[in-house]
Amino acid sequence: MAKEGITPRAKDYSQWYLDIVRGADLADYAEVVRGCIVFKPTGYAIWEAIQRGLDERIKATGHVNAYFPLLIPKSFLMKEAEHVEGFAPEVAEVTRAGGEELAEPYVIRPTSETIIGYFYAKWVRSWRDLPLLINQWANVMRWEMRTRPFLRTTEFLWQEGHTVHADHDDAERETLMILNEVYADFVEKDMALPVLRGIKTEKEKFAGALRSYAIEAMMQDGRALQAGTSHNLGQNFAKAFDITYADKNNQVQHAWTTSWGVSTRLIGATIMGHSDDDGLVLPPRLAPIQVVIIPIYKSDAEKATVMEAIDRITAEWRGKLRFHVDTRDHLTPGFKFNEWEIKGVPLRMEVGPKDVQKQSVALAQRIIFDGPAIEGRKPKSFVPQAGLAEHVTMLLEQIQQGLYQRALKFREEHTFKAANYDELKERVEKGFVRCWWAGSRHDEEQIQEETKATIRVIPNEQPRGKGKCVYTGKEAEKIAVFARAY
RNA sequence: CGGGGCGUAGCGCAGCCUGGUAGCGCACCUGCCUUGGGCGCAGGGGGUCGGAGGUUCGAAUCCUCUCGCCCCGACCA
Repeated sequence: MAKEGITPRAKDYSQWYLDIVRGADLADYAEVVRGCIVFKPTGYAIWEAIQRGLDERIKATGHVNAYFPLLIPKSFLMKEAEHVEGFAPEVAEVTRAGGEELAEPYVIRPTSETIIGYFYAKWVRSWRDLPLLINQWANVMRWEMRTRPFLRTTEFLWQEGHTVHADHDDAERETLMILNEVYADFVEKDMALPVLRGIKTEKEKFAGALRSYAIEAMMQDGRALQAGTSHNLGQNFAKAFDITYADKNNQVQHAWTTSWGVSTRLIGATIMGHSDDDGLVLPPRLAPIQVVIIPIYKSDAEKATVMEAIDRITAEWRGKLRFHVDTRDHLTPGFKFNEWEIKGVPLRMEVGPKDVQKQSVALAQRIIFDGPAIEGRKPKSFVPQAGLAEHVTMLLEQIQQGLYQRALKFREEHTFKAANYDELKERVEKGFVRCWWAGSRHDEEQIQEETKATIRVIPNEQPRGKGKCVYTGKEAEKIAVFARAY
């Protein structure tokens, strides 16, 4: 039974998603600016948690943060042929400033390879300057046709890493390291969503890249969502922007660059990946509030003793757990239970007069994994106040793991094999389809036309041997994963 | 950008066909009452009916234009 105001997932997945976003108060439509949203405090807090988890990993792998201008001279965009073609249709331009027409328009960055390339050309002189490993946290703008909160907005927030290397292998190493040790590690551990790691086909790769890699997560309707990409840009941008260095033999060489990014789309992935008909479900590691505490009382005297107990219990929580005490007096406990469930707080603690007396508290999980809720309600457990911080920490970790396992199971149950095109067409409606692939870019376009599905990745992990291509029937060496994508 | 739907109070909607001084539920405010699963009762506040123009004595309602949102496609982090 869905919560009031939330369309059931099974009935209308899109509307369900929008209901979750609205119900949990994550965002507001910025109706005065096309395709933009306001990240409301709870939605932004999720982004901050994502930033923390990623920034930590980005720095742990040797990168530093910097910041480059929002505006890019339009001519910069034109320097890399494929890049222009890929991004020109969706850039916004600034043509007037200071009350005058500009001699050369600026574009609002849709991504920063070009302007960063310009500066890297000035900074890189010698092999001793390499690798250059910089990340930036920024906003970008892309005039997309159709937008939806977090998943695709005109302006969005992201991080974009831009690195320079001496040779192909070092750039390739960086690209794969970011995909595995930064992105996949973060999404699987902190967001609790399993991902497929692999390489993109020619059709799907980044405009201007030599090769693109990606991690792909499955949403609860069986569609794929690209959770992060990492590009080996080869020497394309180095040549366009003249990023050169003197090697050990004093020979001038073009450098090799990479770029990689994840965006506020990850907020959407988290929502879509875990939530249910009762509202938002957040993995504890990303939840702005991990434990909400509801005091229960009938009189001022009771309130005083209950609040005193809460203060005593939470005194040792500071710095360890993110918690919130809901002291609103005009709302009943039942109302608060429902509200915090819609908002996705992983754990609720109730403290009432009986608990004070028994030195206990009542705990209720937002989501349980071992059986159905009792009469639509989450079962509560009564636990002693002694050692509560450890118990709560353990429960949160259990929930984190439980969410990952549940998502993994869902993905496995919605991943199919296809030996021929008919099977592919039928099964890709329901989830991921793994099949042998030896087709061309044109074949892939044809399949997209007919099925709306694309190759999300050629997974890194491949079975031994060869097979028959699902489309052309030719001998194939690789398995591809097809899916409809967000 | 193509197809479809919709803009009326913070939210969800009725009213429009057949023009006549704008309504319902929830939320909000005040008081009393209540508080371990969406309390109750009473009183109250809140609207240039998305915007502009037109028809008319009179427009939420009819006509034209326009802006925006949602859904489905094509494009994408």
